[in-house]
Amino acid sequence: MSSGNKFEASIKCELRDFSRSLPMILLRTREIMMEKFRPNLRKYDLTDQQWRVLRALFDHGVKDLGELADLCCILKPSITRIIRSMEKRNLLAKNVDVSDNRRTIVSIMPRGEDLVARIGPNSEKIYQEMTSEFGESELEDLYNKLDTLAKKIGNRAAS
Amino acid sequence: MSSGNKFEASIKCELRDFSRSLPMILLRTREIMMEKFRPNLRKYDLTDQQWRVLRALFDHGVKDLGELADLCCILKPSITRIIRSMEKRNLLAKNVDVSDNRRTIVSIMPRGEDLVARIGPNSEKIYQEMTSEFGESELEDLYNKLDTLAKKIGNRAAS
DNA sequence: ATTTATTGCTTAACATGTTAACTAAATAAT
DNA sequence: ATTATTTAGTTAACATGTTAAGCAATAAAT
Repeated sequence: MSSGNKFEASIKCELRDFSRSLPMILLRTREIMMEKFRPNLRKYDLTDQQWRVLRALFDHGVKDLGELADLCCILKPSITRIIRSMEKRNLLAKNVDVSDNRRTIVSIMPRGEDLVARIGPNSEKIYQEMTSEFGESELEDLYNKLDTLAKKIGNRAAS
Repeated sequence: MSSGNKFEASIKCELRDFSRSLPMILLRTREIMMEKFRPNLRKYDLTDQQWRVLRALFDHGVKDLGELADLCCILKPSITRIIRSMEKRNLLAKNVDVSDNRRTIVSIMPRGEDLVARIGPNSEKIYQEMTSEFGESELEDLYNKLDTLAKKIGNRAAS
């Protein structure tokens, strides 16, 4: 195992324990939360990402592919595939933007709205349980701090 | 677009705006942070996950596959593939546990330690920049709250 | 001891993440 | 107007996420 040489030791003590880093706890926390929501999604054959797309369309109405990708934190090549498969299931519809033929406009279809109506209330219930467990104001506070952090970091030039 | 029927409206107002949900902000924040670290990893042909594995081995010494998966938040089928490819690059080594032949024990190799030595200090620098931007105590606070949340939610029965 | 779980890991199949290269449409520059 | 650049989206190739099924070694039950 570690040979215990001086070099390695000096590196080691300079590095923060990776499992205590913020990116790691963000990942862990999200995973633990999503574990609670997933059964509800899988019952209707939806992946996490497909659910995000449905919710985004439901909340924000018609969107083009790029906006959808940004809103849902999904890269464009993935959005392409996801939208294609959801279109086949008649959950949503694709149309070219008449004022800019490069753009693809996506809108939710009745079958998609149906899924939101079936899944949404249950997801909301689970969210409420978490809220009452952790405290409404604590969750608000957490959300706001993360939002602030994301904005501060996001607005800086890449290092 | 939305047909504006009563049913849809009633569902809509019961659902929290998905982009303000905690799972979403956790994802966004993590992505924004990782954007800063990735160039440093890609320079040495490491994915996020491969870096996590290296760091885990470097911090915690020898581990079996299951522990590694848990530590790194990676599912076992993925760990299998990741370890296999990293073994081919001589970043780590696999051995069967003599006291339990089901277990596979993984240890970091000199080439792997080398990568940690090259990448680690730069990553730490980036992390420090974020810390000084956002505040050390704020980050601590954030970490602790997320940790508490994860533990509270994680210890409850699945809903 | 033999059978019966259980555990640790792998494989397979498909969805998504990630990067680079590519196409077509729209803009900008000349 | 023509060319050059930029933008929106796609494709390809490979890595990882995710679920279910499978296998071999161990532990538990009888």
